[in-house]
Amino acid sequence: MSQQRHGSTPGEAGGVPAFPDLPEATIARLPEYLRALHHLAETGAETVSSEGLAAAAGVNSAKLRKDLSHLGSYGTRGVGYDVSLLVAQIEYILGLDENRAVCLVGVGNLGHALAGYAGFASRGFRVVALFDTDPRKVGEQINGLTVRHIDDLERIAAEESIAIGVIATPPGTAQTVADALVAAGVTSILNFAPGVLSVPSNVDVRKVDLAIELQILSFHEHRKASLTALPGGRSAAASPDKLPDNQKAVGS
Amino acid sequence: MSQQRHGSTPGEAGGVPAFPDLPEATIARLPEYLRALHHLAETGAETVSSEGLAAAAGVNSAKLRKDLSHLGSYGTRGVGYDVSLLVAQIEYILGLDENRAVCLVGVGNLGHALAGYAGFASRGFRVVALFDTDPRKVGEQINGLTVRHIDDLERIAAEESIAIGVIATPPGTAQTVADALVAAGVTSILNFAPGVLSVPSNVDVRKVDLAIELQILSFHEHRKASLTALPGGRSAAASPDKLPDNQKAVGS
DNA sequence: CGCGATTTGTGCACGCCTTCACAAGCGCCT
DNA sequence: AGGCGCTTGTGAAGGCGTGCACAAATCGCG
Repeated sequence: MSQQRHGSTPGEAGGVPAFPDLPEATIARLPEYLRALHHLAETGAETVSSEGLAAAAGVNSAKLRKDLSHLGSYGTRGVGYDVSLLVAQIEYILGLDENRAVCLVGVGNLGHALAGYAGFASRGFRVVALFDTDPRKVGEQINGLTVRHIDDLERIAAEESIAIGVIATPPGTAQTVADALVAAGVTSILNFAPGVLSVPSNVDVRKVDLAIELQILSFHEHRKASLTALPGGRSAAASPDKLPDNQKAVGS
Repeated sequence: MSQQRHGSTPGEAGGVPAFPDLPEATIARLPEYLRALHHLAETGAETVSSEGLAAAAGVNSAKLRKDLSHLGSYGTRGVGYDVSLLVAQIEYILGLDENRAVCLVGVGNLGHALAGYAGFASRGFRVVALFDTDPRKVGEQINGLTVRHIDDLERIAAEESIAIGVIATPPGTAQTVADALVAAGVTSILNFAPGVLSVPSNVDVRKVDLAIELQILSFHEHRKASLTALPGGRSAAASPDKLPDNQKAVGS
């Protein structure tokens, strides 16, 4: 190891490193940097400049430098960043060196696909348990795992030290499942079911709603269409007929 | 006052709305409001207060009011918002009244699930075409649709007026597919493949990376673990009440 | 008809994030 | 050894988004 001293080096001896409190925006980008770095490492690059890494990650180079500066000084002026060192540092910060155990609840259409998603295993996670309530699905084998009944969640979560749960159930049962996960000691939830979950404040929830993503794109389609329809003038087609008649026209 | 100024185009003469340019953050929340409103409509509510709708959507009520004020004045002071009117207005803004056609490229593990995802159809989108390059998958029937070869993309996209494409291929082929989509006239892309896509500036891309979501959760697990290990850190004080915490949604 | 209760719409201040611009530091070449 | 070019790390400024607090507006009721 090098004799370099950094505040939160993985190998820091003598107690817990002071955990840097990074801006949320930075945290959300670290995984993207990590993926780009892995790609660079495969191509044999040993160092990379902020400009190069920023391009690979699709961000501004100044932003990247500021993000990385929050982790500490891991670059060399005039040279760039050491790829493997930076990989190790980011993986440490993200806690990926622990190969975290994940459980998945809801083995329906989407859950089935997630259970077999290779991207999880290759990026630091082990899907160790599948749950469902449907008796016809319990017992099914998926990707080497047996689907269990959700009543076994608490026991298995404790056995396997599961801290992260993924919800892929229909919307109606998502809250019930979330409560069960929390009761089983899960403190991070990734929710694919539409709707808002209520959880204790010490539990983190991230939501992925596929339809919402499409709706946001749809908005931009609508916007683009209304712009190209008549540049500079009033749009020909776009007229919100849904409005009540007394509000339709502006009475000026 | 029957003649009320229509808020969506303040100061604009002629009565036709130039497209209101909403803050991105607002746009990202509109779909959540819409979902909550649909839920309210099913329960028979005709009006809803900003407080009530905000709770259902998991946001601050002041934020909700400000968001809606960007669309215009669709509430009544002392009463609240008319549910069906607000639904119509948000659907119009998001362009959902056009029941947009969507195509999906990559019928692998994840793509297969997306093709059958009921949430798309029920929220304003029609999946009208599936594509893949694998000859063994071409011709397969999924959910009433036949998987076509990607060479047919350009023709079918034109026939069906497809403006939105979903990429669910392995990372290596995502850029090629994106290029093909752009060439076929698609101007909005939802990308499930890890990595950065480069597209012309008139094309919108949204990315959903499932592993990144887990990695962000992993960071918070790591942080929480290091806090509880520290003596001085605020212990995870049992806060039994479930607050409608701000649930971080994926997105930019 | 007027008053009080209720709820919207918004001005304002604050904090986070982004971006620019540049000084400081490092290696290489002469 | 010294200078030169390259790259990082960061101070400062500007923009965006959030949340508070309150005036304006509307309804119901006596």
